[in-house]
Amino acid sequence: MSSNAELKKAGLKTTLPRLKILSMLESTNIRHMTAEDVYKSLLDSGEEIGLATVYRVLTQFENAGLVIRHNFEGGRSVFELNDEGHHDHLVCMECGEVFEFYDKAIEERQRKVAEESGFVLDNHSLYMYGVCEGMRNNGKCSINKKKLSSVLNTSKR
Amino acid sequence: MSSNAELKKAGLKTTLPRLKILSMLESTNIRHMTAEDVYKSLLDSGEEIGLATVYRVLTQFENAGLVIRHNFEGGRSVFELNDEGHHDHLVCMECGEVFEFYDKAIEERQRKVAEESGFVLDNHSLYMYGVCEGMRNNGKCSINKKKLSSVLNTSKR
DNA sequence: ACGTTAGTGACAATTATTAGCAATAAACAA
DNA sequence: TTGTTTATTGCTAATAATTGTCACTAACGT
Repeated sequence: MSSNAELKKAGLKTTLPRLKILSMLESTNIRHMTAEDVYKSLLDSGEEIGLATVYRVLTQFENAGLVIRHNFEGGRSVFELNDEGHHDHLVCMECGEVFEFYDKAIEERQRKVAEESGFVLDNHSLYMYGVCEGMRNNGKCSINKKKLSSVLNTSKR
Repeated sequence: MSSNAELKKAGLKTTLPRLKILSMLESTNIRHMTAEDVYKSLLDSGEEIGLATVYRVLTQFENAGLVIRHNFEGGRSVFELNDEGHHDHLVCMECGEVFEFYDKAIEERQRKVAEESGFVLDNHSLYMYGVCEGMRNNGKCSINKKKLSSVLNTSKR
């Protein structure tokens, strides 16, 4: 489906900034980006879109279900295209790499727990933090270093 | 164990602010508080401790393992005394109430997933968001309204 | 093409949190 | 105890991320 059609389906007027942001998210190979990452990435490809607009559009996309917002450790929001089905995340605290996984048993138990507690679930997030194999073995990760800034904590706490 | 002894064990010099904060956390019936909640709670009981100190001390407590920091939806950090064992959280998005639970099966699957991915786990967080029974049935929650401000999103997004 | 209305860009404002630094209070030895 | 050393505190200013404001502009329906 074209980005244009996706916007329509999401109930959003198709404007240039929205199209640019959506198609960038769809074509990049970096799955998890902060608003600023998105902003800079667009700048790099010559698109001048205001940072405030990026924030606004990402929030609209979130409400429309086009992207998912994550709050990994460190506070700032990280966005991911909502294209595949639901999945959880393993974050490497050394290199910032994010592995995605889906575990049926976990999902089922979650549903069960919510039900038993009388909750009607809206959504949930499972984040696991650790150190990946590459970083443990030879201190280098196979993945694009660009990922680093986005996901890892920026403060030096 | 006295708060004093706990601080010692954690390798922290026993100072008045640290004692006040720790014993407040131990005696309050509000398990999840932001730094500002802690600050205000102390003010209410007549203790004048600077907000910056509260932030610093909470971070020290986190590093020492005395408290756990959570990043629920909405961005700001929420702190909880690390007295019971590990548990996960169910957050009601209407009233802000937080239910805690522990599910052995989920924990085991998590360990398994990490292992299979070559990760050495440091910690993990599972947050489930929904609407609790009370809020669904009669729009009122059994719990102290004071919890509201702490946990719920402050922005009106 | 034209007007209406929603969307955008630039920048100011807010919010949460951290940094800097002079004043103070713990710890510990004399 | 008292003095001395060094970590800690309390202000206040600074920063970082995000949102609000508002005049200008671009979509969409006619």
